[in-house]
Amino acid sequence: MNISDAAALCELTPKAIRHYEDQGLISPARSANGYRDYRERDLQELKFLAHSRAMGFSLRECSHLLELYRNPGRASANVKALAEQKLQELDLQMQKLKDLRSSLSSWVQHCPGDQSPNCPIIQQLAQSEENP
Amino acid sequence: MNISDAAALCELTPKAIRHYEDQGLISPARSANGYRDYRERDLQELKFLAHSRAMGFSLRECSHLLELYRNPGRASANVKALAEQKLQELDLQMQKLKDLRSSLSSWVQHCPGDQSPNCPIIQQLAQSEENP
DNA sequence: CTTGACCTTAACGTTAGGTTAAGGTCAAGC
DNA sequence: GCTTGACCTTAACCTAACGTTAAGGTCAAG
Repeated sequence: MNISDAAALCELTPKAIRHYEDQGLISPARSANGYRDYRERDLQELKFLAHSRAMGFSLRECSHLLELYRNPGRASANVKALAEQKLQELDLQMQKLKDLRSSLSSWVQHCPGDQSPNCPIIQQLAQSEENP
Repeated sequence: MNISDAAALCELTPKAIRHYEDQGLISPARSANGYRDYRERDLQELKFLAHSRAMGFSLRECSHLLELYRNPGRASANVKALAEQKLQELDLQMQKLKDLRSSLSSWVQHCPGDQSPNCPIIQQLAQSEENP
């Protein structure tokens, strides 16, 4: 199977697939004409990668996950460790977003949003944070 | 004031400040020796930028905000519009993170985390999403 | 006069691909 | 046989927001 069809099947782009190959994650066979030739196993791995990326794992982490996926002798503990770490990262990111949202939201609520220059948002951003 | 002191005062790095200058956001005076010389007004603007960046605005958005900050004839409506758009982006990001977290968390809970290869996380990532 | 700490610009590295660009391959239609 | 369009190939530059060397000038202290 050529790269475009593989991409469509796995909900990736050809460029993304080539990138994964550049990074050493997958290396499909080549047809006589030099075209990449994706087999069933390649497609499974590409889908695995697509799902892993969609879950927020970095390419490096995906590489690690793929290694575990390929290894029938893997220990689920290793997989779980990666997932738990990602979970913590997600929690951290969410907390930061929450805090930002909270501040920004309150500033927006106090902004008149009219033609006057007086704006609490600008004032807050300009503030020199002189709190002990 | 030289760049390192300005950076320390504004809680930025010298490189970040130079980057903002490269992008046309600020352009401090130069001393006779060619060193950048930050005055009071520059410092205020750098602090404004630092706070804007910390609130999640992109450099392009910060540039826009800085323009409004500098303009005494600004309309708060313009500031509010930018802030509300950012607010929506934050909400979108949070929703995505929530969804990811939710899935991943449930997978983690069902993973034995032992030496056996059997792992629901791997299985989920490998799954071909055959739901109608 | 040296030394260390600072400054300058230039240029490459990072993440995960997207976007041209230049050129080879292949199946279809004439 | 030949053109045409759709596909494939690699190479190389673009994105964001800086961090990190690298090579060299400046300055105050000893």
